[in-house]
Amino acid sequence: MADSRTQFITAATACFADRGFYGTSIASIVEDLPYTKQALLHHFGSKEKLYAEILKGISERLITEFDTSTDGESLGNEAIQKVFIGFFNYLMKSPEQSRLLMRELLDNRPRAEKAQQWYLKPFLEKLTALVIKNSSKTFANKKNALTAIYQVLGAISYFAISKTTLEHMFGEKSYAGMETNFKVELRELIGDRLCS
Amino acid sequence: MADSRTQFITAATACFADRGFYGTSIASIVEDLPYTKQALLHHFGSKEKLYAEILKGISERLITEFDTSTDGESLGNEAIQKVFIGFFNYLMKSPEQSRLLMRELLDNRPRAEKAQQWYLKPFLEKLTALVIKNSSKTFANKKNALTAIYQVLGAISYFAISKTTLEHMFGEKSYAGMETNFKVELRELIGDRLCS
DNA sequence: AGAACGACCTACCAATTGGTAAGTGCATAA
DNA sequence: TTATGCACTTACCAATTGGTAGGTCGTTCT
Repeated sequence: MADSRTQFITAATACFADRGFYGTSIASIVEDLPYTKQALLHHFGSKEKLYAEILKGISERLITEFDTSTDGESLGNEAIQKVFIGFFNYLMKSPEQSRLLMRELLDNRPRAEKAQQWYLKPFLEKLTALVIKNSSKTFANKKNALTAIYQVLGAISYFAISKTTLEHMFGEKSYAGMETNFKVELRELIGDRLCS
Repeated sequence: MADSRTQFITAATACFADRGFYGTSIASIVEDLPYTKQALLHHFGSKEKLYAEILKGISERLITEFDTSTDGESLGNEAIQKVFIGFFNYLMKSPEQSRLLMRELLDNRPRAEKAQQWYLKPFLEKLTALVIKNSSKTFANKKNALTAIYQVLGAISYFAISKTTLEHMFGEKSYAGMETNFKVELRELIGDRLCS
């Protein structure tokens, strides 16, 4: 069995993904764990800090993912494909983290005024630098690159959080086909928008 | 002053967009209104029903938007551009509804098991039919069209909910440029993915 | 041995949660 | 004139919220 800290993080990630920060109670996180909520508070201090730690973890893993994808030998458009497909695979592998990321983008808004940083900023900046450096497409300026990247990120993230809904709408079998298909089309999308 | 029902809906939309269904309390909806929370319950019965009514309203407006966009004289790729750009404009005009829509996609998951329908299904189906009928691109099957549409919808929706974050990250001025730029690139995106 | 510490517990707190019960006052219909 | 019904109120509820206080227990350091 994983150590208690890890158990808390795993359970909390699922809860936050399902119901958001405000909708998740400490009690519900602990519900199926062999600990009381005071054990959780002992480790993390507060619900807010626990949430922050989870986000930090995801952010770090994304950066690691990025770095692993890029320190291979691939260059140019190929490098761009690799990183974005890597991001897609990461999200599809952990739907909970996908949903959490999207929720944070939504919840971040009220907090944003308090000079809070967006956890994905470093990742986005790395992407921008990579695209500008490697693409066969010439972007007039950073802004152009950024909006194009944002289109691709949006398409990926939106699809990632839609799994349950699409499955429910079209059936599991049909959805499986859509997922394969999406990946093929995603390569085209990246090609069209970032490497053309 | 608008009638009380409308006031409740307006205030509730803002709250649900900001903190999600679970994170919004009836009390907080009513906070700045000259009514008590029991007045709200009198009109809508429960928090859940109020939420459902708001979603229904958005769904209907989207359908109306779609129908207005399509009963003009435009045909072929032009019709497709018109509808998707219309959707983009709709979302940018009402950021609260954009956020609410995205949240619903996330919150829908736990409810999905209870045979609940996705409010956007009719809209998505109309889009699919339109694209298949009008596009100069030939899609091998409905699934191919759907995933391509989903990419565009994703790019649009993600950008729409990112306004505050991007503004905060790059400054208001710089963001304004991004928005203009995004719209230009969106036309290209629609062209690439749905009309090429 | 004894002190210190981390992990975890029970007990408790005031505030807030969604919602019910039971009315009041006003307009319209009979 | 009476009654019916709608919009809205105060008063209340049990359950849940995030968090504090203070303690027990086993391990590890000196």
